[in-house]
Amino acid sequence: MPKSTFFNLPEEKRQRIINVALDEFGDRKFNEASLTRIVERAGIAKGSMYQYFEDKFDLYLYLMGLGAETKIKRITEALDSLGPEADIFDKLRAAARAGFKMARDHPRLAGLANNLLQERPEFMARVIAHFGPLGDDFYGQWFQQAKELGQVDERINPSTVRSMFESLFQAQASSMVGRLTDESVIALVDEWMWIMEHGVRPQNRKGEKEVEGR
Amino acid sequence: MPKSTFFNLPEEKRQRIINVALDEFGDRKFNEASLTRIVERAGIAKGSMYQYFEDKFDLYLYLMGLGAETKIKRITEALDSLGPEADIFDKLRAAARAGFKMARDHPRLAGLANNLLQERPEFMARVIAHFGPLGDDFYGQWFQQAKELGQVDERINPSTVRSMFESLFQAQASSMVGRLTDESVIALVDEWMWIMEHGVRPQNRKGEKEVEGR
DNA sequence: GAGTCATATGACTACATGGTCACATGACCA
DNA sequence: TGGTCATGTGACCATGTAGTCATATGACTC
Repeated sequence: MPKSTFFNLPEEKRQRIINVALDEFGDRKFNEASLTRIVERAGIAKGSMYQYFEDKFDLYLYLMGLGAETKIKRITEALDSLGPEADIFDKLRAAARAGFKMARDHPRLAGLANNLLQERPEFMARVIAHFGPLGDDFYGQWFQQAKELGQVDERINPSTVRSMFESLFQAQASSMVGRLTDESVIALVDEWMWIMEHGVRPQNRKGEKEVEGR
Repeated sequence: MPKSTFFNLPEEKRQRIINVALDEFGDRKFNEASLTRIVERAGIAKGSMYQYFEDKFDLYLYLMGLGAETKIKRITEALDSLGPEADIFDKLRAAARAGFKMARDHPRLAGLANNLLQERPEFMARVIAHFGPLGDDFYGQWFQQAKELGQVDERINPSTVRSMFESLFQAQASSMVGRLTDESVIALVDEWMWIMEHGVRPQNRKGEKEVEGR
């Protein structure tokens, strides 16, 4: 947690520090980001940084908290506006699109989260631990529920399909970092979603093999 | 390219250096791997390393070459043993399984490749450039071909589905690093493949929505 | 034995990092 | 005016890195 000194700072200065730090952590991994560079670019002394934050990791967690807050808000809003008749595919599409828009509007926050996914598992675990049970098994529950509603093939394991979506969302995040504002990304997401929903093999066609007694 | 000195080395010493270097690069990213640590563990002087390789990157590329060689051999073998009636899903399954077995048998080489995928895009590009057109659009061609044979739904864009498989293969690679020798991974891959083939939504069921005039 | 040549060495350089600390500043109050 | 206290400062420390180079070794030849 930042020290109280940080919150006593004049708004302008605080924002400047946050911005510069986001620039740094937004496109470098934790170990490659440099505190020295941050204080130089923010125009403050090295020592001052340590009046505001415990250490580098503390600053990092603070920024990450800002990002998580924004992203959760965006996704929650997107889901709330869906209406009760939405099935799991509508939900996933909405979540993915919200993620995309968030990345478009706050590229550095998105970059921050994206870089976290590239860190070593131990580091990731350490970061996630600081945010408590916030990262619950959201999607796993969705799929479980959807399966009971008959929206998901009964032979599919909810945790398997959840891990697939996680991989895809992660990849989607990576692909966004470069080509933001490009609407082709959202089209790509929709295509991915279509494939996840219907599969690659043509349905009800001659070419189809018989598979495990279906 | 390693200097000729390296290849003049006694077999035992050369292997020792390769092994220690693989240990280092196999579970650390390029910038986090330490040459100092390597020479210490290999029991040679720092200067000697520079008799064998141009620099750190040269050593890295050499190891990466060994990995690529092995992996390509494994996958090629797996595909050759398939028989001509195999469709694209058989091919993908075979490639994924070959990748898994390769990771099981050479965990450090697999880790090396996996770490490359975690590097920054510019770095990746630089590495790939050194291997020439070796990383051709393999899968993209498969899907194009499969589409012409009616094995892939006609509305699907080959490059889209290719990028999905790439993401999944990448995720599969990450998940393997920890839990090797665990046969559950291969089962997971098969499940993923099934979902890609048939989709998550139940086919021919009441619950199904009508989608774009199918 | 002298000379040559590939190879081996590790102290060294130059640089970067995160973090510290003795001290300076300046606003506020008695 | 003198004292107190939050805040600001940057030289400095310990540690790490990749890479260099003058020197040493030891096998081989003449």
